[in-house]
Amino acid sequence: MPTPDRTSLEEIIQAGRDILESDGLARLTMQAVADRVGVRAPSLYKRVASRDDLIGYIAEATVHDLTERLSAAVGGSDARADLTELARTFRAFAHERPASFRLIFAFGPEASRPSPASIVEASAPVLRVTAELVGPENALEAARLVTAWANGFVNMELSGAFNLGGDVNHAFEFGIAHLAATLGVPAFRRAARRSQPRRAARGVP
Amino acid sequence: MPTPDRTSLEEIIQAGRDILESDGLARLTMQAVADRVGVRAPSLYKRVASRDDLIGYIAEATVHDLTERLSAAVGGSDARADLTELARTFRAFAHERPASFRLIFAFGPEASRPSPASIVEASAPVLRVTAELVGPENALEAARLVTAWANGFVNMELSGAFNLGGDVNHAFEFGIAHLAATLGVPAFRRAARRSQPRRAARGVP
DNA sequence: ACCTGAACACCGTTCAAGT
DNA sequence: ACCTGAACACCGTTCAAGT
Repeated sequence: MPTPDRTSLEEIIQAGRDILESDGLARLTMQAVADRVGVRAPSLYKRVASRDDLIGYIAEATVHDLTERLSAAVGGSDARADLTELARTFRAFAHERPASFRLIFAFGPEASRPSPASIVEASAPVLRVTAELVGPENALEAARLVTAWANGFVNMELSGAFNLGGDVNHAFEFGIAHLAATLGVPAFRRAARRSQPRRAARGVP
Repeated sequence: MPTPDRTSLEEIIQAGRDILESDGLARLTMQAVADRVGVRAPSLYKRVASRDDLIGYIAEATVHDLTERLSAAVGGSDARADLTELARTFRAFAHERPASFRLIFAFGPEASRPSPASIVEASAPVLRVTAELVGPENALEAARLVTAWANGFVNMELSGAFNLGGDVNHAFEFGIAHLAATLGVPAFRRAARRSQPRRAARGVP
């Protein structure tokens, strides 16, 4: 005699996302999720294989949201402006949902990670823009340069690693301006062609 | 009547570092550490305040080692070569001790994080080099650009986020070459001065 | 002054028994 | 077919009792 469903996978994932953002990953316990959806903890195992599996679902959903935001951010006629907008959108997303964002590039066990396929999807917009900037033969390398920088910047920002003062927003704009400017110019040739004298160091601020 | 010490803080930290690298953070339990140093788990609390505190010591020791490596990597006469060497040294360190490396920029609880002072120390070498390249007024922003990129690159690499194929080593060299080339040239002016026609996109590889 | 066994609260997870 | 109480193994941590 079947009993009617008292919850669903979607509801469990949403409860997990809410708890994650409000209380942090450590407080995302099966008990807390069960309380929120109104069942006992063991019942969750009818819909997720494990806590790591649930975290994997949350990571996957987060990557999906990020992909939507990034896709909506591009499409202008200026590839450099698009790249800048992609970076700002990426950062804004991380600021809005820091705990979820961390999950995307977190290490944890295999089951807790987003699928490679979803990561591929998320990188499509930046690949399109870098292909425009540097041509398809270097699009992947350029996308990795920009993505690594954006990811590292936001990660350091969120973990409080930028503690030398200075304006972090300004540092972000400095970064994206330089990246947008340098892409499309072969690095080695330009470095060789440079004629400006190097400025002398006057100490570290 | 005092009993002779059966272990020490140094031994506990070293045991923690060994377990972390060989078995991962999840297996770094107080029990595992206690077994390795030859005491019972409760005895560890005479020397560390908590597991997070122990992780904090490990993170601190790792930052210290990284600082030594980075400091030894610079000092040539060419600032661009120094910057490249710093990035490669940073990446090599992360590859050698990935689990410890992650700890440096990990999020976790306050007690488990390395001290701000140690992070400041670790960034001294890159600040020295960027000051040479862009002058002291932009040294901090330039250091943040390079550090964010290097950190993000290695993080994505270690977490398996680079799954679109391509040569990851080549992408790293592409990145550092572009960063070394662009620093020292005001981004906005150069972008405005550019005369090269933009290449057309021919699809995403 | 350090070390230990015992205990506590809290996890993730399993499973037989209910409906 | 889903849900539950009870139980298990395993955590971090505390503390009174030993030496």
